[in-house]
Amino acid sequence: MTTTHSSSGPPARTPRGSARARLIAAAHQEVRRQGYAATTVDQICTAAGVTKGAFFHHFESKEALAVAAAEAWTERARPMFDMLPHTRLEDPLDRLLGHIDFRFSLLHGPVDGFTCFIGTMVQDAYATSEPIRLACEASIAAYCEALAPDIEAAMDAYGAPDGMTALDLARHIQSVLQGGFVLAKTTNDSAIARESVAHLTRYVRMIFGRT
Amino acid sequence: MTTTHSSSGPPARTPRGSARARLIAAAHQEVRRQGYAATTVDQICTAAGVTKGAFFHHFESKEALAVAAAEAWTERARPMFDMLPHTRLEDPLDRLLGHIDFRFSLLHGPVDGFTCFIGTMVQDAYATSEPIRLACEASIAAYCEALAPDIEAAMDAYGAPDGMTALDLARHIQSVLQGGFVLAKTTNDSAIARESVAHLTRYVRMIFGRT
DNA sequence: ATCTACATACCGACTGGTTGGTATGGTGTC
DNA sequence: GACACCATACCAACCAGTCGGTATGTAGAT
Repeated sequence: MTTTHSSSGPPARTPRGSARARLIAAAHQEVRRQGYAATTVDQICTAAGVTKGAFFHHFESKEALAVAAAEAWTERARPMFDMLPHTRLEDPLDRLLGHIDFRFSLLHGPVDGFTCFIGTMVQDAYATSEPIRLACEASIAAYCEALAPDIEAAMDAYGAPDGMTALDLARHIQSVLQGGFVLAKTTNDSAIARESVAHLTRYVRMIFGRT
Repeated sequence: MTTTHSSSGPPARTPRGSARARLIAAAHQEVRRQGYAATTVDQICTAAGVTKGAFFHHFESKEALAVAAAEAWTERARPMFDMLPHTRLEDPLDRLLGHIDFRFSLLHGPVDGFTCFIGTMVQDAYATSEPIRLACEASIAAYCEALAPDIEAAMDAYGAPDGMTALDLARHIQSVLQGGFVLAKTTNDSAIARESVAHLTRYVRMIFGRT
């Protein structure tokens, strides 16, 4: 309710000009819960509190919204790499472990609350929509590239197994997270994802010789 | 047209009594490519070479087929644990590493060829169908429980970090595989999944002190 | 062996509801 | 009053599921 209403004002009019952002946020929410194909345009509109007219004014198609939402998701993740306290630590390995700890700390509460929009969407869209797949690929790549510098620095400082690269390990971290999301969906519980990330933490510590 | 045809007989009639199995196999194929929601009953029927009449003769609903297909998938995986050469090895750690190597060896060729029916389906059905979610949970649990005895034996023989359990590690292995499938879908390439499993192999070796 | 009675397996046109997308009209802002 | 922004009404395509019917097998009585 943004406007004054004495009794239960019906439609709770949304501020003009915010429809695009609201639609993207609604897409994140709905797609994370149901996947891309199962989410209808009407559902997204209802969740966003706008009508179809607004939807197709801002986006050419459902697919176009998906691509825009993927880009927005990447932007949403950016603060993880420069705004959080652990990013100020001196030691690159501390920064890396701090990042994983942070991801671990997110794995609580209902499953819809921590799963990945990109990972969910790519599962049922990669074969049917190349634009969506490419947007998802770009988003994952951006995450891994943001993680790589600290890994690289840790490798320089502490050494690393032969044949391992920074991007390699970054992708493995992402892989464990995505796998944890999938398993959490099977049990409808976050514990199984935390377990897996705990193994990941142990692995990273062992690689760099930190007990 | 069930009768004899001289030139290119069109529909290639399927043997009577095989419809149920064909439908399940078709569901595995189609759902792995597109997810559950995006796959239509007609698509499954076409892929199976039967009609809708046959579909609803054997299954009460699309959801019922999904549950049956999940159970069939579990059965399909069973030979992995008792028919393969590495399962005859003496050392439990060798059996475990052999299993992971085997999973690694499957990660080649087109993405649809190696991804997991269960992991794909649970992503867009866990919130909308409790029966499907439960069937997926059971399938994953069965896999982990089949893997656990060798891990347990390896822990007894070689020791293991405090607080780690066999089921724990089994679930982590499954998690890395599922995560690899997701990442492979973003790049539409199997390499990224192999990378991640290579990290997993290194982790398991490090845990049990085998260099 | 043949006939009757019934069960199982399958076919494909049809239906009521849903979907992504469109056409058109209204409303606030510069 | 022009233009971006959004609402409402609508449509053709598509969807899961239904239904009347056919084809094939089979068990028992004669």
